[in-house]
Amino acid sequence: MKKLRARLKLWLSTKNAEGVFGDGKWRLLKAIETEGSLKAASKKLHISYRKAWGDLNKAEDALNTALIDKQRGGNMGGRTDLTTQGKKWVKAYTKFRDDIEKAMEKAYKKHIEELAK
Amino acid sequence: MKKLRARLKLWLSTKNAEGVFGDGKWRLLKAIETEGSLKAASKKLHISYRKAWGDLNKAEDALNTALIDKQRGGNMGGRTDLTTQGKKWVKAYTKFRDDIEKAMEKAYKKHIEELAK
DNA sequence: CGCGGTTATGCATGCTTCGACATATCGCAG
DNA sequence: CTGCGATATGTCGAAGCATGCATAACCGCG
Repeated sequence: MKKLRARLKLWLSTKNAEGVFGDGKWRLLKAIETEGSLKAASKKLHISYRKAWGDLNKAEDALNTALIDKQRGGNMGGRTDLTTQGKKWVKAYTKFRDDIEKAMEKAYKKHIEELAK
Repeated sequence: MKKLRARLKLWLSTKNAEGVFGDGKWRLLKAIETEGSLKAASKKLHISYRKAWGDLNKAEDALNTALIDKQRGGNMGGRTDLTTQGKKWVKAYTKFRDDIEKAMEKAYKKHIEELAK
């Protein structure tokens, strides 16, 4: 038995929609924040523009909130950045995720590590 | 924005294998423990026998440990139950998962709840 | 007004996963 | 030695999801 690593995937869901918001969208929003465009963000995360775009739509639709502010055409062809609301979500989710990840590390050491000697 | 629910998926991985052990296998082992057979366990979890069997093989292979003790033929056609090692894993993983789930609830209340008003 | 670079969107193809089937094997009971 | 019921495995097809391609629409700039 070799060294194991604990991993997790988090997401939020409503009654009717499953993947409302989660790790993927969180990463995507962060990337948009630093990159300034959806295209650049998707490239950075190695996912297709097609998927990134679709995911965002789904998230905004499900949360019923504008997370990003998009504009096409113009100086550099277009741009995308986060709304105030979007930034709030990124911040909140970052803390949320951090807390859980820490708890996971601790729980791993406490319960699993010895077994996987 | 309606009431959200935080959800998570946990698993352990090694350098080469991804889904070594996780929620699915954990549930499966628990079911085997109470049901006494792989067939009954898979039915209880609403997954195909084919998948259950394949998953177990993968887990034992990756962990390089016998988790279950299987026997075919015989009185009732066969049976399956957990090895000592398997029981240990179930117990440990249960605690592991509980800890994290609690942390998740707490973190949700702390960071997300207000946003998803 | 045409160019460039981005957002916007449908569609067809491909890949991965899972389930449904189809057998084969095993060992006790009668 | 035959039947029953569970384990053991390969295989083919359906479903879900992501990628890639093809096209539009948009708009500041030279």
